[in-house]
Amino acid sequence: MQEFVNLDALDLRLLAALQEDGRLTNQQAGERIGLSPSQCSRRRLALEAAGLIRGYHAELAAEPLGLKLLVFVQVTLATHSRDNAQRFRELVGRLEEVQEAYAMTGDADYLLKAVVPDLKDLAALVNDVLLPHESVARVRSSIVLERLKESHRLPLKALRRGG
Amino acid sequence: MQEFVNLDALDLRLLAALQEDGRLTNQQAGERIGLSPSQCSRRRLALEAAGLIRGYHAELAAEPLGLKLLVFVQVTLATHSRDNAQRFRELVGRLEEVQEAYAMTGDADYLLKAVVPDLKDLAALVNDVLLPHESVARVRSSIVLERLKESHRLPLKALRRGG
DNA sequence: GTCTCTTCGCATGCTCCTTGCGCCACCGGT
DNA sequence: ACCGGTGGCGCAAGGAGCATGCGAAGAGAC
Repeated sequence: MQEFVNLDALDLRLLAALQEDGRLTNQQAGERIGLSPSQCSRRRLALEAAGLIRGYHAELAAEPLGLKLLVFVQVTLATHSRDNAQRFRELVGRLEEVQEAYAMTGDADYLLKAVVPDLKDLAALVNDVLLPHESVARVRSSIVLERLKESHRLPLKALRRGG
Repeated sequence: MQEFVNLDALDLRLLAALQEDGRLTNQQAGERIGLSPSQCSRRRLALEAAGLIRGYHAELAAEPLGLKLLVFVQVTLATHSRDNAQRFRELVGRLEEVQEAYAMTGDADYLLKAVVPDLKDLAALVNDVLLPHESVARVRSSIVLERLKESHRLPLKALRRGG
């Protein structure tokens, strides 16, 4: 794993191609960015070794799987002691419904993004898990009505060279 | 593409394995869930054809790429006319920094999740792009201080059979 | 000009994917 | 109890893809 990465245009295009389609063949990726399959393989291995590619994942369809609700939950801690923060951290780590959890600026301390089958499960999550937890003081949940855009792609075009 | 999907335990385990590692070999996946590579391949193709797997993506590392800021932006529209909503939809669709955009319950109309290199770019996004846009009335952004959890895996264990 | 370092494409041995095939376990009807 | 149908399974083989050794070509230092 090299310490300082310097990416050229080909690397960026390869990263873009792979975050678009993670199962691209070196051959296909090579055609797309203008490189031979072998060189494509080498560059991809280098990008993985450099830690720029953190993994490959299948993106599943939530709706047909019966996970119909996407919810953002703002959480305020009871106290801001180190212990409390640690307990809360462990809690969200354990909860499978919580896809993402961030410490934020603004009103609430934390923002959670959770996926649940329906309102009943949301109620259970909030009332039976989050609120009773010793570390939590207040909870405010907002339900997603419509998904306008949902991509996990990083804006690579915004990068100045040598990022 | 079959209309009604009925998943058994093997399908669910395969989905779980693939959202964990999207580049799993049919052989590797088979070992993990207890199935032969050929059957694994068949089930995977079926899941893809059924639309339960929406794609495979490389997960890139934002930080070393110079994308140091993750931001949530709450947006309130000027008017709630259909035209305005459509204009806003086109705007967020165009913006590469905006990874996700949702219409929400709660105070604000929309919640955006955006990735930018630094505060300068955030200011540019808010002040030069969002706020001047005709459809937008108010904008409130919250910066992510720390990422406690960041996985895009759906909670498959929460599913009742036959989802 | 020459030397060196890097990056490239080609060739190749090895792994992996997919699909045809036959087998078996289960099920409903008689 | 029997039996034909159905669906899911593993095996095998042909074709595709991956990674790496190798030589060639270009950039930069002096």
